[in-house]
Amino acid sequence: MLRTHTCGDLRAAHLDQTVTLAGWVQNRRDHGGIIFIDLRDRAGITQITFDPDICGPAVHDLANKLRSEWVLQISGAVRSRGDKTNPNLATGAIEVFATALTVLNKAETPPFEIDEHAKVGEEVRLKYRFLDLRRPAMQRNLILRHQAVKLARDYFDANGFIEIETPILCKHTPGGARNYLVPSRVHPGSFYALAESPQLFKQLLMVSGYDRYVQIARCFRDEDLRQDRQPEFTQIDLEMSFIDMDDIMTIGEGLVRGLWKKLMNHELPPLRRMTYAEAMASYGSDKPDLRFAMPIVDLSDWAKDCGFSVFQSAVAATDRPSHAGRGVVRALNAKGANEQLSRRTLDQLTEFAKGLGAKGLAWIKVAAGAEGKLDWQGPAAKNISDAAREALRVRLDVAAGDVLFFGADVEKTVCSVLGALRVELGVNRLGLAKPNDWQFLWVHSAPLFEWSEEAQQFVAVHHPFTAPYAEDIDRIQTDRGHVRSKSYDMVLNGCEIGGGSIRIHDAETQGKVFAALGISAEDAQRKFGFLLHALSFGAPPHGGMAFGLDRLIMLMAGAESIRDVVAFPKTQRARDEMLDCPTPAGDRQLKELHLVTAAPIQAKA
RNA sequence: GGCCUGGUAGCUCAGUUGGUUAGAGCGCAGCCCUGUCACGGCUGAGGUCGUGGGUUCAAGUCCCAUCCAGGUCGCCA
Repeated sequence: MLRTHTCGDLRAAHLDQTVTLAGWVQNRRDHGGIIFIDLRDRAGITQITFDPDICGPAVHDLANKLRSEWVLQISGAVRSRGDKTNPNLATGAIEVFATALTVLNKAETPPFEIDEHAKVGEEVRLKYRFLDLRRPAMQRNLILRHQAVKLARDYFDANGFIEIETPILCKHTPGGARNYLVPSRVHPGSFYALAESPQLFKQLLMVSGYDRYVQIARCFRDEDLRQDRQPEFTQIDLEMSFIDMDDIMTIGEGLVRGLWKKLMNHELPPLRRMTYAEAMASYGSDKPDLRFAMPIVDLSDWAKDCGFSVFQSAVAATDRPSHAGRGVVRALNAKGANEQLSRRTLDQLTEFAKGLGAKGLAWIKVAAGAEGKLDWQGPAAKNISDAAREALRVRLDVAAGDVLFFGADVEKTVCSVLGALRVELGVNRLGLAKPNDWQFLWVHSAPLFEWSEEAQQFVAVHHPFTAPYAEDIDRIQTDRGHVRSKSYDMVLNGCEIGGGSIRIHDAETQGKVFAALGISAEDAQRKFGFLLHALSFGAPPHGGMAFGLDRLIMLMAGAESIRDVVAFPKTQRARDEMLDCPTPAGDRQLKELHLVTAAPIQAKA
């Protein structure tokens, strides 16, 4: 060992001991005679003092040459700092008076400073990720991630789960995310797909009788990146047999309760449960942010006679095909937001709504008027009759200072516009979401199918192996849009952090669902034959879920992006800035893989 | 693929209506300084204004194209 202690260990209890530390030069303060070095390792920072009277001229001369990020080994005695204690350091009560100094390695001047204060752009951080990861904030995030994974493994082990690895090289499955493909050398013209999730394997493991499976599983999806999406990401993936929805939810809930208790020092109440229908109606979203109220209220019946033709015509239209959704008028009340929402801001919000597919955004600013009456302001306000205003006042709990927003369109559009507006207002404009407020809930029983305008047919909301409610099975033939699925998503502060379903375990139901999705028996055999085959050999009732580990850690760490909780993430165009990857393959590699590329080879700059 | 924001010194940024030699803070280098802790003082070096084209007497600034980073919509069963 090159050290006796870490840079975070030493306290007053170690006074007068001779110790050896190793680490990086965080900072150097040279007073001409006495020199201070802050020595850093991942455990913390310790002040090293080079006093020429104690360390001697040779060591002092060397200390004079030290620079940021050099790697040192120092030995010396632990001394009290007396009244010079630094309250900002865990080791602030002591310092080490060096008597020996070894430079283990020199360092180039880093492109950015390795400390908490330095603001650095992501492009540079990613290029020098190995330096970025030296920063305490990143080290905290990765250590938190380690602790969470460790707790998860312990939790599932204690609950009888078995961790089983499944293939990453597997078969392309139609539908769902675009797969990364890997060409086969030994099978010319054929490709593996990188697993987008272990979904089918874990169902097969249930057929095999493993009963309770868990895996910290790497998944791959070739889709465009986001703040919370990387091309490779990690799921805490689980599956159970002989259970129903409630059992999975109990297990999933236990995991986050344990994580929050042990790592966030926060006791979670039992998770609230809400049906998908309720979430969409009241919050316009399948992942409502419950850190603030601002519910969406349906005013479709009110709109018929309100006097405002835009609203009246929105609910009057009856000639639409049923799957397009009915016309509705809904509203939300930004209580007391009048002062904060200027005319300019309202214009921005209107643009925001249009960007989400709204034709416009009707709003009403409510101010205190004469004689204790309310003064209704805004383009929509003047057309609304007095009686309708009074009804609005009651139904939206309107008081002076409120701002009302209306959506009038087909239900789907109104939900997505008002749902997004609600979050924009609550989180970004009005600051109603407080830090360290953890609003978990389950959103369950989503529809099994939804109409796809693009495909002009019903498609699976979740995936085609999701089980319908038994009492809804007949509707697969008669009322496809209203078949409820045994599905559940765990939502935290408006972010979907996990989800799953009970699976279909009998071939007959599976056949009905495939048929409803327009998948013929032959297609089903070709694409999922292995699964159907397995289901015919005594598949137990089963179901499961998966947590998005990266998102979970991002929220726990208070990070802005999952890139801050992934050691080596990719950029928005799925590049690795540090490796300069991907790169063109060589002719020899391509030949071995029986490939020719159609893309022009980019000349490297 | 669409829309939005950004790209100026190693880093973070400013740069007016297009006008003389493009600035600041931090970092870096040298010198000074024996109790600092994001030490302090003095001096100094450091620029293909992302790239290519255009307009103009004159472009960091205006126009077009393009690349990169980020956000967002589509997409992510």
